[in-house]
Amino acid sequence: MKLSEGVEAAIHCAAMLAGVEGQGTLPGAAMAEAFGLSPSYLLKHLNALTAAGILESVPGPAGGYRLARATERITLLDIVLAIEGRDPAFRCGEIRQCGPARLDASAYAKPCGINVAMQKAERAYRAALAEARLSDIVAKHMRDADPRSVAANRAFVERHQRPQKSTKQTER
Amino acid sequence: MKLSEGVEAAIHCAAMLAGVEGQGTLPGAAMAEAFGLSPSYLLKHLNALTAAGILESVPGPAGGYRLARATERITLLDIVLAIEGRDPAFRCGEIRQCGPARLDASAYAKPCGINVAMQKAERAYRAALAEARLSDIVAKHMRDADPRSVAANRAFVERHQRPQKSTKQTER
DNA sequence: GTAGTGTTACTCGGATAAATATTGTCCGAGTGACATCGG
DNA sequence: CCGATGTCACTCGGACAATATTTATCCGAGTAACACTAC
Repeated sequence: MKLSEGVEAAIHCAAMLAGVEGQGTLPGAAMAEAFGLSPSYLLKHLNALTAAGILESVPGPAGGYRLARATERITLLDIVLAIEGRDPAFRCGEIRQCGPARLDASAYAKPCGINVAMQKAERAYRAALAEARLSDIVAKHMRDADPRSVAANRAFVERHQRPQKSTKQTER
Repeated sequence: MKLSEGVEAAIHCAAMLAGVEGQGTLPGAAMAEAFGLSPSYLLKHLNALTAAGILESVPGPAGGYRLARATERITLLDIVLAIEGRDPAFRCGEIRQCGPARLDASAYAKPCGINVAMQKAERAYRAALAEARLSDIVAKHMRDADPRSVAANRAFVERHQRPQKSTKQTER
């Protein structure tokens, strides 16, 4: 019962990508620098998010990553499952029928009650994560976090984001 | 996000120990055989349960393990935490302040919103596990599982349990 | 001045090692039961 | 026949390897921007 270290990085990156405007992108190296992480390793996780359809990657100069859909449609569950895998944390190995006195298979037709209870708990866990939308995370950060921190994050994104060629920068 | 394999074994062992009468004990080797596991490795997990105060161990011949308290007072959460450790699955490394532009510590007084959301989900998970009492698991098994399986389990316990010297066997 | 073209620098992507946690195994310390011996 | 005692077998407990997973790193493929040249 231990989540990968990359989950934290992935969520922070997604939150940071929520700050880029329009179709602009943010290089993975910039995000790695922002969080003091190894660039090559962060790319691995960002790649997993891309494979899961949460991010889009743009190669070449002025390339980077962007969110694949609106922040309201991205939940923490999506990110966690993309990094940790979709398999349940508790996998029933059916050890109840691994003993020497194995009964007929029909005796194990009913599901293992322990597995049922564990699955129920995991459903509660996933449901709570599914209710946490990325838009909520970002909004809460804007509202509650220290203004200095918010300003610093915004400045960092402004400094490193690469506007896409078909998009024009609206401000400045 | 992957639970240890031993969690399943630990819960099954606890459920099996719920079937012993009075102060009787069940050797770890017997349980390992019942589930087709390595005896030495299962002992490791049973030891963790003992350290957590869920089981009691009796050394010497006619020794073994027994539940340390009533089945109504043992939850799946107790067992999972004993095996997996009490630390939360998601540990916030505070990477938000690991970047090169570290602000003053006062700017990070408010807790990380991502950490809050993850902790909330984990509380839901643990709450669901805390509601699953061992007595419920056993009762459900007695009621719903195939009668052949129930009988086989009961017979196995009867065959391997060691009555404590101060306790007299009530049936037979 | 403008269009075409070659180079270049920057990006992501996957294949490749090191570190860590988990899983599995072994041998030793301790204890109560059992058999034996003496009364 | 009964009790004390020594031996023994059985138990758990912790220390010691093997394996799997996670973490970290490196190098290569691809692409769009940029500079240069020709018209």
